[in-house]
Amino acid sequence: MAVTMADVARRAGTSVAVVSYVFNDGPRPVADRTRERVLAAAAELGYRRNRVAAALRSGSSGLVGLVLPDTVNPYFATLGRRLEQELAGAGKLTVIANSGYDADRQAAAIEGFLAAQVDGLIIVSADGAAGAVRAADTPVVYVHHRPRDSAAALIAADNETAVALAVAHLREHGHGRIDFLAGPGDDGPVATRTAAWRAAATGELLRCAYTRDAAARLIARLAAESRLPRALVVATDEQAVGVLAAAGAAGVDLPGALALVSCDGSPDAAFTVPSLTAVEQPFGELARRAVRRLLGEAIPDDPVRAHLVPRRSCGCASPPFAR
Amino acid sequence: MAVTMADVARRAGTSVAVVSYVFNDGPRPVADRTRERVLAAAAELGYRRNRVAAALRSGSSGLVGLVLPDTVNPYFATLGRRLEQELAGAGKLTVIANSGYDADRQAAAIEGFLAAQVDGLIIVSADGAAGAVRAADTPVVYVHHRPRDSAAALIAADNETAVALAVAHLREHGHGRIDFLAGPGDDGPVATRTAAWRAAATGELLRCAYTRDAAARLIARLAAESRLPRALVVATDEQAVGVLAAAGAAGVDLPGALALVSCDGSPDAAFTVPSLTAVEQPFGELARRAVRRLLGEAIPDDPVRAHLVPRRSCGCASPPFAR
DNA sequence: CTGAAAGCGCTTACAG
DNA sequence: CTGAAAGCGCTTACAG
Repeated sequence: MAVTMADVARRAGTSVAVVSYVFNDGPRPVADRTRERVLAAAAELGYRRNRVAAALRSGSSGLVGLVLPDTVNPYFATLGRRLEQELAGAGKLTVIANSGYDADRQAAAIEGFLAAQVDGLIIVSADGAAGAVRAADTPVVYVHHRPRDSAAALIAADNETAVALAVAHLREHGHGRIDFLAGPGDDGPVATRTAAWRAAATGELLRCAYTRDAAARLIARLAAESRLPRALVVATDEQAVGVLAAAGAAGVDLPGALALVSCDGSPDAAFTVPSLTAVEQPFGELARRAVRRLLGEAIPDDPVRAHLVPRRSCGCASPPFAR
Repeated sequence: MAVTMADVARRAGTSVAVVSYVFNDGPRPVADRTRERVLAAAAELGYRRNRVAAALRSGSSGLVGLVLPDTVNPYFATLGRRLEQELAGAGKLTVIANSGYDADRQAAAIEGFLAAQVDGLIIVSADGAAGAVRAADTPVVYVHHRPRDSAAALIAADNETAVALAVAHLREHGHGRIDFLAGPGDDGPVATRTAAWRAAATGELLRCAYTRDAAARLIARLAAESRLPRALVVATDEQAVGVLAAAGAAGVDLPGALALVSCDGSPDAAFTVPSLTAVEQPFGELARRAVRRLLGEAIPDDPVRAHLVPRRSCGCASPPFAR
């Protein structure tokens, strides 16, 4: 049997109420000597608080549910790790689920989280896997994308500026026509990126699914048909990695024949061949704001700025690997 | 206020016991007509089971704690997603934490999981972040690596065979001397891989931390000194990606001047430049066995076989990206 | 097949 | 500053 507060109280010669006051640091004060006796007794018995019992009584489980489309995708993985760390800092445990870009799986995950009495929900939703959460008492924060029918908070980076920076940088490299590789549809944050490209540049709009493989197949086909872009902004790193893979396999000279800038800046970008110039999403600030908002704090109104990290794929020099 | 079993019972004209029997499908039988009334009442009221209360009473939280060194590393991310999916299939929610390769953070995460009354613990531990878990009643499964002082179950791939396959493949490409890039110390599964290389090949043993950056710096230095290996087996994909990045930046011809085989086979390998030949860890089977073992099932004794996936970095032809 | 009731281990108003 | 006791929402032996 596990050690309970009653065991600790007995050994310390006090009541369970006082033991609870000690471990919660309230809501009633405890005399220093009593506190020490309680702490000593707890240590001797190897007491560990049962947070399930505390959750039932207090209404707070200490759990936060995090839904990500795919935890293997470096973009979502980076965001997820930052969120987990912020939540841990706030004393919350992170319950995670992969939605697989699927609305039904996302809904099932959220249902499970709510049954587990999570204190909040952070939903990193890709296009499509939408549908607002039905949860009166549980705070919800969307990151990256929010379904149309939801009134919950949304934390997102400044996608307009991100694309404008990418276009401007390729222009500085002397490119007049700048193409754009978007997602399959016109939904979510990539739609914003696409619109920002339309406003800033003239060129062809390419489309493919948000996977490395889809992008690689597209580029392999264009290379075979000698219809490759000269300068290309790619909506996501995942697609950009596919572009690089196919270009590399086809022997295309980057950045000479094809100059590339991507829009996520996941940790992959520094280690591709050639290294990938990207407008880097402010992952840390996004995570910080999402968690603060979830916990009911006020957060700044201004969108989170992304900044461009120049590497080799655009035509800049790659920073050397420090010895 | 949330809807409770008492509300459902009242509306269905029965007792909370019967409502519980219906939702748990036991332990007592319920007449079909009664069951239907209960289900109808629950649907009308929008009832959602409170698993915290169920956990307190039944002793099972439905939560499993998963500790990973770093959820952004594609190797751990791939393993983590498979584990999460297996656990979801078994009706468990996954609580996740990053240990950051740090023993204290790992211990803190485990302590938090135990306080949350997890039904089990899956610990994917890297070298160093060890220390056995003190948890009498909670089943523990280690994946990849188990601390010396632990008697818990370990699920790992057949690392000897993995390296033997890599060495044999480079030999088929005509390489006599085959070097090996290991981790900084001689601990954990990479120690097994290193020993397997020693047994199978003659060459130089290189070492660096398990990061892309460390591997890239090492290769940049060796390239500058014209001391690059001709054929190299790399212990992990993370390091191999760093090797490719530095080789690419230095203009080294792969596989002509340097032939490479890695030992993880994370999803990255198919999209590097050149594509990365790797002995692929059986992620799915590892996850399946880990979860089955955690839930108390018997699992096969034989180590899980890895197999080699030939791509361009060893000298084979890269499979084309399907159009 | 159904129901009344105890109890899981906490937290917290309330009384002292 | 401390303690006795109610109660969070379930599950489950037990009685019928």
